[in-house]
Amino acid sequence: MPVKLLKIIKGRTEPPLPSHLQKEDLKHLREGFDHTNKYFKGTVILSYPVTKLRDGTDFFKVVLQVSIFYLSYCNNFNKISLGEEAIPKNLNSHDTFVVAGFKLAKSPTARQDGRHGCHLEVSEEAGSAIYSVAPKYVYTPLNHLKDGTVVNLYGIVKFFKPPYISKGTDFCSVVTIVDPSNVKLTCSLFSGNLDSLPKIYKVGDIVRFHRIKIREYNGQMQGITSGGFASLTFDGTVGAPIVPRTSSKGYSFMDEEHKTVEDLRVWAASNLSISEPAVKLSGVQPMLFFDLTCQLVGKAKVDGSSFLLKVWDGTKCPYPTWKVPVEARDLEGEKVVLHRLRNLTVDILVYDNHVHLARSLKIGSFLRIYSIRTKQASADNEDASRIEFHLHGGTGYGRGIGVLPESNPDVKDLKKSFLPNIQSGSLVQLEDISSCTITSYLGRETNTHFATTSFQLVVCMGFFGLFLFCFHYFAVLTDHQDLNNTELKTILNSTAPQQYRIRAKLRTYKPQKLYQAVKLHCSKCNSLQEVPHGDELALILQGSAIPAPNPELHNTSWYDSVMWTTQDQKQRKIAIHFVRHNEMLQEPQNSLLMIEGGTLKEIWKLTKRFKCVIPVRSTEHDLDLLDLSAPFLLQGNIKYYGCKQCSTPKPIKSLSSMAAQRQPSWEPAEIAQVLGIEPLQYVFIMKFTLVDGTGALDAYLLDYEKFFKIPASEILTTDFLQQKMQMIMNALCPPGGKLDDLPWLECFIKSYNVRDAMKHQVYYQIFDTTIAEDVI
DNA sequence: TTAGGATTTG
Repeated sequence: MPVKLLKIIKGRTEPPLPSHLQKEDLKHLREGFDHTNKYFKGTVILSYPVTKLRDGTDFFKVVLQVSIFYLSYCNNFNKISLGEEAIPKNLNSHDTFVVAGFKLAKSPTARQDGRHGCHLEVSEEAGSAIYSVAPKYVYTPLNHLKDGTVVNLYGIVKFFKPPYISKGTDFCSVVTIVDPSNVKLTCSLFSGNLDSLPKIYKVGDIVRFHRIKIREYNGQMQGITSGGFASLTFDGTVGAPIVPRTSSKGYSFMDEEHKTVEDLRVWAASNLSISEPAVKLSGVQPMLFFDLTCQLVGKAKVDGSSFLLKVWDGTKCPYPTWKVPVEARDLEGEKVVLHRLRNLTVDILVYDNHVHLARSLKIGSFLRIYSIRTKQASADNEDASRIEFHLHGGTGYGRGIGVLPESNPDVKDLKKSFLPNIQSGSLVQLEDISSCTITSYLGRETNTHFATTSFQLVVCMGFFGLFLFCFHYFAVLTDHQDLNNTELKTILNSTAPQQYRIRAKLRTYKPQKLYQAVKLHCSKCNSLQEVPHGDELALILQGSAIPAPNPELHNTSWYDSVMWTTQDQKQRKIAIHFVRHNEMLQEPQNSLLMIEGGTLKEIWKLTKRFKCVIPVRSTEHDLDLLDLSAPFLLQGNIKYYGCKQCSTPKPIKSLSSMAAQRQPSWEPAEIAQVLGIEPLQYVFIMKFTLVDGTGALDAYLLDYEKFFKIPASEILTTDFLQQKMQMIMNALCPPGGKLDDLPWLECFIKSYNVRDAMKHQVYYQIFDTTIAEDVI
């Protein structure tokens, strides 16, 4: 007789009970009446262990409080399941059951226990049915905890010790949580089963504890596991998928609890400082405690109290690292992988209580090792610059080792950083190329349809200090192949406007600091402006927070709103409006949200999870964009600005038409158009001083992406692109190079006149020219 | 029972 799960939603059961069933009234309960189509609903106040009747049938008795009477049923209880577990394990006081199609019998114990004179007999043969009603849990805020109670809690993890073997018989995990009441609770959680302790991976995770016992200890409340303790753990990142991590099979998790988790995430994001950037091996320093997310490549026993873990995280430690001497036969791991990654792996020596867990780890598994200590090798060591990694004994500060599942987002990130190292079939050979080589090219065959090559540089670039790419650079003319080269002297002596093909060297360029080359350009009015600095932006956003969010504008037909107040002294009000499409909220990575009162940091965090973020402010009747000094849209790393002169901003509700589309693309250009914004484009503005032995001229470059093949919009936030651009400029104009050493390059320039009342001047601009990059 | 957060000293 399987137990069916029911939920009570707005007073009705879901799914509905079969229509032939009618609720029975206690006063109608009579022996001899037909109760086949009747049901009772009651809560468990007592349950007895399973016993065998004389005929061998398993017998199990539960007391339900309806009014008060017995329920007992005879059955082979192994056939009864609640989820995958048998009922007796899952029965908790206050669980609610619906019992239908029972037989009535006289209760033999009514006289002693004072309960109802009848009991119900439930059995498969009688066609009975049992429904378990998902309980409506009540969650106690952490500032309302009382000694000696058993409660249900939600909290944000402020501190935790990953499970370790206690000195008693169980695993232990110590977890400190906090909630919006700003009260902390430290919980000691024990279980003989590692899997039933909460699966916390980082500070900031959100936990839900059911049936945790509260006790007072040293004048403070503490939580401790009690019978029936169960937990769910969630990623604490705003907007991340809400997927409970748990070993419980039959847990309940309703829609309103989704909201609880999201609300806690939002509260934590603005009230707790828990998102310290993760340290990678490339960022370690001597004398540091840090948590490392990594993959286990090898392991070896060292001695009785220490154990070696060889791990990597896809980045290279900037210091030479110590190698723990172990016998080759003691080292477990794939020999080929250990060899390939030998310059990327680090040795971590773990001690004492961590040895047992370390020994059981599987090669290839993903780990987070908490509170590793780096240490400079001791002074009497021959090579004092080497850095050592220790996981000392004890569990202070959460020291320990946790295994991460492959689904963990940090593991996914880790794998991305592995790719360049793993996918190259020629990794080992490339690794041995001694240094960067730059060879000038003289006789390359010219392809008249594609490019005229003036020079070729082969540049080898270290990637993760190990992986090498080879690039060619050449200035390429993309059109006008019919033009012949013109000497600069001739151009300087000619009238404008005209177009030329030239062969010249780049003597110098401005600005030398390449980030200064990035500007915002309005293609409508041709104006240029500086890209606002982060500090400026922070100030603008602070100003926008002055009008508090207007609750009348919340939860409209096309967006859902949440609002909260920060707990700091400023008591700042923040509202987020999640835009729906087709009446549905989309996946975070596809969706657009609007935020009021957020700081730059908060907005930036949201852009990590959501496709588009629009900062807005409340007016009396509508949400509006901020002043156009602020970006009208943030997407990924890019802040999109509008031209103050050419834009006519419209109210935010203009976006509702886009939201109504079947699959809105949320393209910045389309959003700009709908909002009446003339978008500014990121451009590189540079001045090239070109020479060819007959003369010198300054030519301007105005480039969105075509010349460098680098989007100007992305360079300010992408280190790799900055390095790439610097490398291109170093190739075109090597620092410290003599004129004779400079490469020739070919490009197109056009001359144009600029006249005002006082003077007339001819300017030159580079056009239709591209730097070609060829990976070999 | 265990731990009760608050770095090892190799």
